[in-house]
Amino acid sequence: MAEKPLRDRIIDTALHLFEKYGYHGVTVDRIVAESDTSKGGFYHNFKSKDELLYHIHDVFITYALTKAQEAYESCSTPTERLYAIVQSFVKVFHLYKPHITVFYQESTYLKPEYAEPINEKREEFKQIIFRVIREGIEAGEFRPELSVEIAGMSIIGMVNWTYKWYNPDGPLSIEEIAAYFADFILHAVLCTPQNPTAARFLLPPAAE
Amino acid sequence: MAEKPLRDRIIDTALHLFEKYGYHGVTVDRIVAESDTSKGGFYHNFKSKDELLYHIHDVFITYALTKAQEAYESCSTPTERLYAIVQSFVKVFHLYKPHITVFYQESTYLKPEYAEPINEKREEFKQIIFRVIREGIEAGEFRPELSVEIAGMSIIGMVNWTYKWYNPDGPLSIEEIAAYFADFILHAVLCTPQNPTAARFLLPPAAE
DNA sequence: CTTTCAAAACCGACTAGTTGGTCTGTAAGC
DNA sequence: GCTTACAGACCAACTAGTCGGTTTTGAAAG
Repeated sequence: MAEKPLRDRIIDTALHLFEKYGYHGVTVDRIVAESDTSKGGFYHNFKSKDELLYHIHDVFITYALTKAQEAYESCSTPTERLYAIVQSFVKVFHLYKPHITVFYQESTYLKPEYAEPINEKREEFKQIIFRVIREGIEAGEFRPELSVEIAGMSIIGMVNWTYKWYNPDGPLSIEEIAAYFADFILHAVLCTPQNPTAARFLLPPAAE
Repeated sequence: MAEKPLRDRIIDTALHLFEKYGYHGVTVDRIVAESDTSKGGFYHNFKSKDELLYHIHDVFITYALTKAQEAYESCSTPTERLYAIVQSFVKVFHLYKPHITVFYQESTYLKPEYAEPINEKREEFKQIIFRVIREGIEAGEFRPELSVEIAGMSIIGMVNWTYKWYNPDGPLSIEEIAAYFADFILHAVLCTPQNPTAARFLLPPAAE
């Protein structure tokens, strides 16, 4: 072990410690000790503890944003797009759960100069969701009485909250969760969930 | 001004400082300075900074739990119960937004002896939601293909996430948000949202 | 109504421990 | 020989909590 570059070992160790104990619950000395490196090595690779926190934020939000854009572009109708975005969004948890936990728990502690670029990407991500909902309503696929903002934040909230309870080693696989979420959301927004072209995104009706 | 009991002034000040800057972003000295009290007064009223954090947690979760129980008991059908619980749950934000923010941001920093009673109440709250969904499925009002846990966590997630974006001084009132959430959730879980007895809980269909 | 007096409430200078960050030095690569 | 990567002792700043002392309170005694 301990063959990876020192920088990556630090990030890895810090990530899991932050996830478990919170940013302020972990000292630089501890990160250094558990990643089997040194104070010197740490500050050679990072300007400060804050920069490390920023890096963790950036890796996640950049990935999530890219995936959402890809999902948007890879489909052509609002229903398909919403389905694809929810799918990719949920599945990010499989790879990035520790990042996401740190992201949503510790972002208040980002120094302003670090918070700015992160917030921009965050806003872009949100706008993609809002856009899909808006286009879905305009296209007549989604219920016109929906509020774009509230429906959008509902979706973002229910998916993001997953980081509080999802356990990668638990009985529910990320694919199952994604399928249930998609079903839940589509039933909430579609005009006609019984629509046969949307049916492939829904759960099969349970037999009585 | 400054007529309220010192203890309340400390809690009030701390609450808003914690909400804005996080538990670790606020020192006891600052709480004391901004509440116009003293170190001595602080430690006369609280055993420690941790105890103050616990107190904030407890006030909120106790209230939320009580409200959920009342909502459950005040109705007799699963649909009505779910509606009532969502309504009361969302409306808690009106009074307790700072508490809720602190609750969900800082609970990792609760010392074990404080975390335990909080987690018990939290679990109880969750079980009320799960129970309503389970009973709704059994009664044939909710779609049988739902997963009780995932649907439950979806609801809890979307409502809780509100603390990240709800602004009491913004254009959306808490009543509007509650109505949209209830509509979203009921469409997601009901077998037949068009059911006339459920219709009074939904948004009126928008004219084309 | 006044005095007494002890307990509770409150004050703020001080402390002990902790923590992010620095600095000097060393070894390896080019 | 010179830059880059890393090591680890050291430091300055900060912060939760303490402790001796002062004020307020309220009830009982005079």
